[in-house]
Amino acid sequence: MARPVSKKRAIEAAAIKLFARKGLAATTLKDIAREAGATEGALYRHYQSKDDMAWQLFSEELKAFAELLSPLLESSQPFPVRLAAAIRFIYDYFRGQPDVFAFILLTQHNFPGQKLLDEFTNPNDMAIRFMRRAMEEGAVAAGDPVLQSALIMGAVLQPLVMQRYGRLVVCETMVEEVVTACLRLTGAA
Amino acid sequence: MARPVSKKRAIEAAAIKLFARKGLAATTLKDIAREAGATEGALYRHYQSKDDMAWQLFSEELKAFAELLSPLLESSQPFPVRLAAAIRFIYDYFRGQPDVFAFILLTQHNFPGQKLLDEFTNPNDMAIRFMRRAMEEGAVAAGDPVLQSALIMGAVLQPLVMQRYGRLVVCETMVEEVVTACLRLTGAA
DNA sequence: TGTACATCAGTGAACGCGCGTTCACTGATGTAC
DNA sequence: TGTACATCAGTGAACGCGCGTTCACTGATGTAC
Repeated sequence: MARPVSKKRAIEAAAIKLFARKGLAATTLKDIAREAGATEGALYRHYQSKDDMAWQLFSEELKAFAELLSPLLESSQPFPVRLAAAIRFIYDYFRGQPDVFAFILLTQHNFPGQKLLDEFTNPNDMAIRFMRRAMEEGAVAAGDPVLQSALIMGAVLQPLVMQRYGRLVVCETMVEEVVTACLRLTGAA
Repeated sequence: MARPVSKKRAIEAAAIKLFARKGLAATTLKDIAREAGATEGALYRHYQSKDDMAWQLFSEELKAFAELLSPLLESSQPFPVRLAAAIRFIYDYFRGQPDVFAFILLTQHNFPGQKLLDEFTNPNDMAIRFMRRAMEEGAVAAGDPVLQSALIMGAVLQPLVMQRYGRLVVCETMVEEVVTACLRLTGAA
């Protein structure tokens, strides 16, 4: 009964959806198999273990996201334009693929320290480089780029967390509110 | 071999520490018992189940925190003073009891929706009321208080998350940087 | 073209381990008289 | 004061369930000749 389309895709989509909604630990292989219309054994044709699958999906999805975001952060536009473009992109990404984004956002700290992302995929590193350059260019006041990037990341991501938990619905005008608030936060507005 | 001090305290301290560092699901009763110098059965003299214990500890700790924070948010001082006092208090609390704070911060979304906090303990509700009042007083520009509170909470808490994961060390001058950044963010500075 | 074989995604039953939980028992402390 | 009893935190061995994982098997597809 081999399907025309591989079940690998179905398993991956099911895993991301369930990981995003229930968390890694609370999602069982039985859940994933049922959601994907496959059996638990099928998973082991493609991954070595549940943890291996989770980590591979996480790093692939994060890499895909980072590769789209980083040109915006590193463009030759002025800092406020870069920041606004990045925020709008992040919010679009979230709205287009809410489960993928929530999976990345909510499971980022559930992997052991051993598993490491390189500095071009790790969102923290990207944000730190972004703020460091802004300081070098004089676009924002000199300070600790690590702290500044944390402040910005927190402000940008928290509304998405709130939306995920049903306390907020982010619309277009809200995205612009976030942009102006973040510009004010950096002192660049 | 009954100890002079009850093992309940030891179990609670061990549970909070391990929940904060490894997460709820990854912490086993065996871990907690070993850390507390007790047996797994002892836990059931005080709590109905592991989940019951986790929820009770969470709501107690959060309530204790909220009862100290809310007078600062609701004081009669001007908005910038209230905000600064609240941020300084939060950072002091974090530095004084890092495990307790991390436990609250990191496990807040790991409980099923059934378990609900009242609006005076839930940090989101507290922040929303705080921003709504600031708008009513004209201290910050009118807008969506839910979005504004999310922006502030994200900016305030993200540096603590970063510190928790070893990417940042928050010192006194940094706290003041956070205060000024948050004041700028709201447009009140 | 047909035949023989290799490959591999997928099945489904079975397995064993680790987990949360239970329970009969212990021993210290408090209380009534 | 001492004695008998109730209470209860804590013990530690045992239990059963659910989980991740394994494995012999199936059947479809591709390939060599």
